[in-house]
Amino acid sequence: MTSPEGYDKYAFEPFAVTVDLAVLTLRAGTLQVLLVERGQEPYAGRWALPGGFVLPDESAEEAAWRELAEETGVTDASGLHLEQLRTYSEPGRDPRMRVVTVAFAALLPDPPVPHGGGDAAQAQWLRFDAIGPLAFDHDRILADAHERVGAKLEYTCLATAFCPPEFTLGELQQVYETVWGTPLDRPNFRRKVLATPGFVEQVPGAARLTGGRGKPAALYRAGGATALHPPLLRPTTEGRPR
Amino acid sequence: MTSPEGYDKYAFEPFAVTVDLAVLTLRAGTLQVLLVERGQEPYAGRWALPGGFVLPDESAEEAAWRELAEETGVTDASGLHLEQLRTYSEPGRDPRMRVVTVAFAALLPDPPVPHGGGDAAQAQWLRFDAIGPLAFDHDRILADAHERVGAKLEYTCLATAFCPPEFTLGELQQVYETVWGTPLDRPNFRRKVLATPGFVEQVPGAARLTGGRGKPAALYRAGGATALHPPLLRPTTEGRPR
DNA sequence: TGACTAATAGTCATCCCGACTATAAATGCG
DNA sequence: CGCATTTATAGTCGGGATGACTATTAGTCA
Repeated sequence: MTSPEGYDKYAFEPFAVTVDLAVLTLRAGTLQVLLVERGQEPYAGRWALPGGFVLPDESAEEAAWRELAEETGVTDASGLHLEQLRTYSEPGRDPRMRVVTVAFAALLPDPPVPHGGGDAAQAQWLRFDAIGPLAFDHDRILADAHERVGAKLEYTCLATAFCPPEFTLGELQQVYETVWGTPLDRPNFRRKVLATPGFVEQVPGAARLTGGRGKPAALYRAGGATALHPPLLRPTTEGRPR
Repeated sequence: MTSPEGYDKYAFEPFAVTVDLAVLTLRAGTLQVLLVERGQEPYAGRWALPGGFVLPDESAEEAAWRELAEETGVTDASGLHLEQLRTYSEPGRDPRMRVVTVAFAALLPDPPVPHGGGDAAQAQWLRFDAIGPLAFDHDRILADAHERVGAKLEYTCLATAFCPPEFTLGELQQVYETVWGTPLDRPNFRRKVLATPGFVEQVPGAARLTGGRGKPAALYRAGGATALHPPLLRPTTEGRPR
């Protein structure tokens, strides 16, 4: 055992600790990811998740918020959802040195700040389904983030984190359909959402919105609930793995 | 931004990286946790989760398996469940130095190896509900582990990880009741478990087991399924937080 | 004005689940 | 020996959630 009991300061190998962010949003009906292009080896020219070192006086969570702000330009942490995913620590994941990374998943509503707050490599939004191999083990991190978000849509009210402050039920449904990659029945979705107390609440001013064709939809905002009981399960793919 | 782009080896602060284990089991109908008593400051005399440094050539997962083996004496990783919980990185969590810990939750079937494989501080099983304040932030880690395990019982077949290779449905139900702290209706539990394909399969040899009174129960072993559809939800505590 | 589109309302059968009652098979005490 | 006790297993019943549909309303666009 490498005991943490009475360790002296040099009984261990120091590691570099970083955070990596899987920032997801919905744009034009597609799931998109914030990526930066690497300028140097290794993986020069490849896309990578934004991230950076954890500073000596901050936690991984603080580092993640800081990176998110720097990368997207968002300043109000208000509505945003940022959640720790897991930690990746395989010895060979960065060929240069031993780097342990704490990965986070972040969700933004549609028109997020144009990205690039004035930093090194410009961050860009890329379609989730058209992403080549990423640098390092970022493919796996991104896949884990997608799986996690998809799962949390089932039993939490997380979907509203993808929506602007006021949204229609159609937009909310699009979140589910896009993340899960499955069409949902509209009346049933509506019934389910409205039957869950605290999921959404209607904007009182009889407000409505219509960008295109069709009957104008009522506007809703996120309610106070965070959990979903009973859950809103994905269309059963029969023995879906976990 | 603290860019990982072209970092040189000393552009960052090195951290110590450890693993901490929340090892849970069911003994005598109670949830128990494997703890070690600290012999030195800080928190001398307090109980703490077992753990240790991640070695230079291993991942956090490998370190966790190694520690688990050292602490409990288990050698066959076969049926065991070990799962990464999350990473705790608050700057002040260890007063001596900057330590980032990757926490794991482990589940063992009832009579786990007597603990103490021949190591420093003897590890001991303590009742989950009779645990005073632990060292460091281990109270929080343990609470997170408990919450995670409770949640995963709902939508995975994880419960069998607490059971020996062959078990009765009554024992399986005890797992749920003990972890959740709620009594369940026996016929309904039975119906639900048996209706889920791949959750359990009956041991063919008409085997039976009876330690005490009552009608002997049929024996089952874990099936191949890992997910539970639809889930087996906890008795609704109305707006249970997440 | 008349397609077309999207939102909303409502129906209906099925399945799941909580609450219960009933029966079977063992132990152990008087 | 017989009966109370204990635990496992079987089955019933009603309500609620859900999937699959149909119908109606309220807009836009040509």
